[in-house]
Amino acid sequence: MKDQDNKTLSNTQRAVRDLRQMIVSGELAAGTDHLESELAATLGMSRTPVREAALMLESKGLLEMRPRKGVRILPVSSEDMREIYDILTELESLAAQRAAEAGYSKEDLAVLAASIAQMDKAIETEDLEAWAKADELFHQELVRLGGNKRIEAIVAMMSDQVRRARATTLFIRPLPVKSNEDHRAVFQAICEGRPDEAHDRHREHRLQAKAILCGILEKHRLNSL
Amino acid sequence: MKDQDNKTLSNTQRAVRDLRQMIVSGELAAGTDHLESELAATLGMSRTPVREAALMLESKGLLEMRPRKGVRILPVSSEDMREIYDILTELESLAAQRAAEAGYSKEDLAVLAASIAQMDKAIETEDLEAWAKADELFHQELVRLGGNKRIEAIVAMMSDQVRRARATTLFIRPLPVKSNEDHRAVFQAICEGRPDEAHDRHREHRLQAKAILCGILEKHRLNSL
DNA sequence: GCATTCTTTAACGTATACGTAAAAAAATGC
DNA sequence: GCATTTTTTTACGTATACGTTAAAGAATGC
Repeated sequence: MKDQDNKTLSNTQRAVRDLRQMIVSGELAAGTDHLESELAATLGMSRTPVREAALMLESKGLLEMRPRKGVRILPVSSEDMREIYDILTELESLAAQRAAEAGYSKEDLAVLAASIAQMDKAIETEDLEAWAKADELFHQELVRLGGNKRIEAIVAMMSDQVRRARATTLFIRPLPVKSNEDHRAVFQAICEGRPDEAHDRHREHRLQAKAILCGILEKHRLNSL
Repeated sequence: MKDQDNKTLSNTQRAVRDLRQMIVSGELAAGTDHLESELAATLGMSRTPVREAALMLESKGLLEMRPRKGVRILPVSSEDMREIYDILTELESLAAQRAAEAGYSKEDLAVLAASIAQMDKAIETEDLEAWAKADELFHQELVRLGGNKRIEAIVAMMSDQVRRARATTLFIRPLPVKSNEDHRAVFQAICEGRPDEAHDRHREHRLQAKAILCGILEKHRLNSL
């Protein structure tokens, strides 16, 4: 079913998609090395498209190509986490502001509203996977509504880099009930066209997330996720 | 002389360096298409390293690979300019703030001071090339002092994307005498450890640059540089 | 003369081959 | 037994070959 569009995807594109998935899911563990020929065998193709894919994923900060050492899956330290959350804070807050300036209709904001509803439900049922998914959707959609394609791309890239670490901390941290209050406030501000409010609320939201996540990483000495 | 370090660079790396240079300098004009085989012939190597380099430059937003159409050098519209300056505004302002928080010594800030001196001189002699170079140095060094490697990389990427457009507007706009006052104010704030001041002054600086540049582009109908 | 189908061309995607150089293993000397 | 040199291995960087297929051009039918 999902193999259908494989027909139109080149091997290089499949390799990018599959390797990215294997990295963010942890199937290729952080810090591990993998020969190009191994990956090629795993993916059932020759080295050429694997190399091309690896170069692209290197540009996206997911791995590093080291001659004769193989492809290294980049681990994420708490310092990396700080860098990334600082960037997410600034760019997402701007997106929130711009979304509020855009004068979107209720229908335009349907996905954002849905992500909030999904998170409510996830918290009620204490389903952490669902919570993470709803959280991801909210942030992604918020950035999309911001209308800056490059911010979208950068935020997606940064999100990929921290996805593994976030997944880990998810089961350590307390149930994040506060998050959805923040989302709701940002949503309201966007609905009512209050850019500064949207900006500042989202900014606070991200600053808190940074503090919590980096706190957990440092407390548990998780310095290479 | 500059060929010495070629010895240690792979063809792929040379291709990245040379193609990037040819793009930002305008030698490969915006909007033009180039076959992989042509580029390979130009650079004196086979298609393989050229393809690898093109994929990396595609990730950096400098070109687009379109099957059978060749590699397309991406033009920059005034809308692109807005997107990019919005990102630069946020990330550089944060860098300025962090630099002010870091408590750097006079020596640490020598390069930043030098860039201001260079710009003074450039304005005095009305040397626009030198002005642009000093401007670039100030912003690059500021971001470096901010201490966030990812912001450094993103800002470098965005700067590359607008370099051609900036070079063009440089000869249309009035001599930017105000810029260095801003730089000096940011520098002072960093010296004296006033993060908010550094942040806000730099933010204003970038917002004005955005308005001026986008204004020129739209006024002159320059929508594809 | 125009639309349509067929043929031809050529650019790309990718497999493969191979030289090079780094790392590992083996051999040598002390 | 350890350090040093030599040999072997092997992973990579890159040239090359080739099938596929999209686009351009030619031929056909109306």
